[in-house]
Amino acid sequence: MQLADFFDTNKRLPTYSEMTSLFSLKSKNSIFFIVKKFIEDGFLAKDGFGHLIPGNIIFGTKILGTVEAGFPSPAEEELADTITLDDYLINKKEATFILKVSGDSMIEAGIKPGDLVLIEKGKQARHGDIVIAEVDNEWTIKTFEIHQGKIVLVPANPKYQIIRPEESLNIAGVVVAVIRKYH
Amino acid sequence: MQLADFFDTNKRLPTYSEMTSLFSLKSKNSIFFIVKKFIEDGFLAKDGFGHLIPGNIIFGTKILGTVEAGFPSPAEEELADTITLDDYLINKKEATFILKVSGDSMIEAGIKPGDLVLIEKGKQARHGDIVIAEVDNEWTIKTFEIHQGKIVLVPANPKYQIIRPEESLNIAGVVVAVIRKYH
DNA sequence: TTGACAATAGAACGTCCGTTCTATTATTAT
DNA sequence: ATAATAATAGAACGGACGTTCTATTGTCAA
Repeated sequence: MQLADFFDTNKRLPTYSEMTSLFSLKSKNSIFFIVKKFIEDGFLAKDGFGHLIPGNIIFGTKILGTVEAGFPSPAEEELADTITLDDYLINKKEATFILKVSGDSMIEAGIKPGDLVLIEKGKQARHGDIVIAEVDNEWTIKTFEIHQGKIVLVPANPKYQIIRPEESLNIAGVVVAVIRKYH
Repeated sequence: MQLADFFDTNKRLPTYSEMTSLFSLKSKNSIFFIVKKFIEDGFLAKDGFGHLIPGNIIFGTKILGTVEAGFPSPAEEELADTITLDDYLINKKEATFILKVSGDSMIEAGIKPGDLVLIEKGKQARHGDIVIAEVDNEWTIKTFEIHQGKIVLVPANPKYQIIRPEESLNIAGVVVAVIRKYH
């Protein structure tokens, strides 16, 4: 759609004048009604002070149903919700960063070498969380567990050993999401 | 940062007047210089027609190094690149949608039940791609392979059998990314 | 205390934005 | 063909926006 394309490339919404080109019209008044329509349809919205902002449909990606449990037909697509991946995955933007996994120590947790992990700094690690931890001056990704009151770092791969940190244990952050991109 | 926060909540950049509140200043002129500074620092930018647009730092999430191969220190963080997940993962926004995986047929490919998969419709499937396919009126996620000129759908789980479609094979799309969110 | 310099405030201004009003052109029904 | 209605164009307008200019305040050195 024209507006989504413009927003993707320009990182802002077009002005009414610019929309005349986008929609091949010659009057801003025509745009006025088109914008009205788009607001009704959820493509656009107005914030508290009358400024035009993109609706969710402009930003987001469709979420459909569940595979292997009946699949949404094209007709049902209309009902689909939309989200942005960033909004969905990131809670505290300032404290979040991305790391590429290089080892296979978490392979059985479905984290493969080359995968990206989203880390949230400063988050309190709880039993079962996957964390980035510093042990002996090396950073590793492991499952954070507490056995009899003691912290242990458990790899998800029988090839590797459970780490029982004696003293200095530095948790860089908690893994809040895993992302794998193909190609 | 103030601008990122404003953009996150309002989905647009603040006006100069609004920035006076954001930065606790009383003159738009002061903002003028602050904006100048932000443009130099990459937080903001101006497009071809002088409109203020957010720089990558406002949108994006930091990409740091590789875990288990030396870990970026806080000092190095400055060098980090930033991206938005949407831009990174989605090529053709119009043709992309998200599906939740419910079975464990791709478990050995690191795709677990509950994971989200990003599907690109209409993309040509190639040998080795993971695809969403319709077989016998059911949709499944499988690896797309070609053996001796014939298409076969291979699960990544020994519990399941290889599917050799006789006639109607409908490929809904190719999996371009996998996303797993914790909690 | 005074002077120099930077930072902030305040006022002024031209431009463009979104809106409204009126005029023109298409479209459809009768 | 004519009238009625909808869609688009065009002109006009108030307001807000980003910018610039000038005034004031704060900070530091001598």
